[in-house]
Amino acid sequence: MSHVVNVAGDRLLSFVERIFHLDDEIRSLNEDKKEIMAEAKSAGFDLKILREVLRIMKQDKDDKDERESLLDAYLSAIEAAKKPKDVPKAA
Amino acid sequence: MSHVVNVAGDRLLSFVERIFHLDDEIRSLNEDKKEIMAEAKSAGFDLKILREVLRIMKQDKDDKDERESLLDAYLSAIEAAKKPKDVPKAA
Amino acid sequence: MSHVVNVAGDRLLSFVERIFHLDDEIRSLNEDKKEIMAEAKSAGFDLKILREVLRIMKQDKDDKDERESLLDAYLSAIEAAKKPKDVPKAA
Amino acid sequence: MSHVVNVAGDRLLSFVERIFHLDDEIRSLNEDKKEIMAEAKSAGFDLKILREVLRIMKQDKDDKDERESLLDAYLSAIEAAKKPKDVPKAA
DNA sequence: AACGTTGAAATAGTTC
DNA sequence: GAACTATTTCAACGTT
Repeated sequence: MSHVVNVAGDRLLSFVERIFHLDDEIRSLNEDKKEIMAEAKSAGFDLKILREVLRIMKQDKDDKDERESLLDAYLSAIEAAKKPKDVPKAA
Repeated sequence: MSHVVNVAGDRLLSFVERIFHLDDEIRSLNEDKKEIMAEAKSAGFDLKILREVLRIMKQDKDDKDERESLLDAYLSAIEAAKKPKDVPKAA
Repeated sequence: MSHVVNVAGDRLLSFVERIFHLDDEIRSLNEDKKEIMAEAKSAGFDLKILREVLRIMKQDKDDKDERESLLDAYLSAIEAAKKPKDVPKAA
Repeated sequence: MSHVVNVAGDRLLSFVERIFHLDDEIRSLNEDKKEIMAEAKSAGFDLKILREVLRIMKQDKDDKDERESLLDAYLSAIEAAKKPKDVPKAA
């Protein structure tokens, strides 16, 4: 077995182990999240609404202005398209 | 209200309505499925087993489809190999 | 092979075939949805926002009042909890 | 503003903040993963293969865990069967 | 740098 | 209401 392969194997093992370790931590944190959600549920909160609250607050954090204005634009355009009554017949 | 927004709104509304319509149809079909399952249950069949049967038959069907597409690929490759007309005679 | 088994097999086959047929239709409709989304994308719409629009419009359809008021209540409660400055020291 | 709402708001805010904090940690860990993958890539490893290796090793690990939990269940059942002490002698 | 593709994660729905 | 399944969503990656 050549040194080259061995060294490569060592590095590979190192990468794999570091990834596995990180995955373990992530999995653990996700379990914590689940526990918190369960706690909120047993405290009487509606999980579906809570998830929506989290989504809204996250979006606000991320890029409130751009996102909200785009969303508003889409919704407004739809509303406008729904009510084409006011368009004059000719200019 | 600008024409540009309005036109975009029209297309957007059209997309949204088409999606909604499809969703309605899908929902209706899913209700039909539920009815059939209920009917099967009241006919004495075990739903868990029935679902398993459906799953296996679907799996078989998917496998068959995959095999066939692979077969097609092979056959096409063979056909292509049979007609190397466009190869220039010399460099 | 007894008649009983045979008759049961016939009914079972009938159930399975009806389910499969419905699944085919559902699959086809879902493909139509994907096509529409692709069309919307190539028309320049942001799919992520479009999905959000669809979600909002669907929720509005479903149970606008109850849902929105609950969501508002949650968001208001959070805001209130964030700003406990105005609470007088004693009653 | 009622106390009831306020108290609920406090709990809700607490849930939300804890979730956000966990999400931050998860995001950070995922960035670490990306860095490691990039490092592996620049060390000459094929990321596609590396991902496959990770997937297989995870699969093996999960299978092993499952086998062990099943084994534990069997052993526990055997232990339980060995100690039927609490059975009352007579009715 | 936009695109589709893939794989993983979240969410919704259904059953018991 | 708890668990399981199926669907939907999201992020990463290579590709053009």
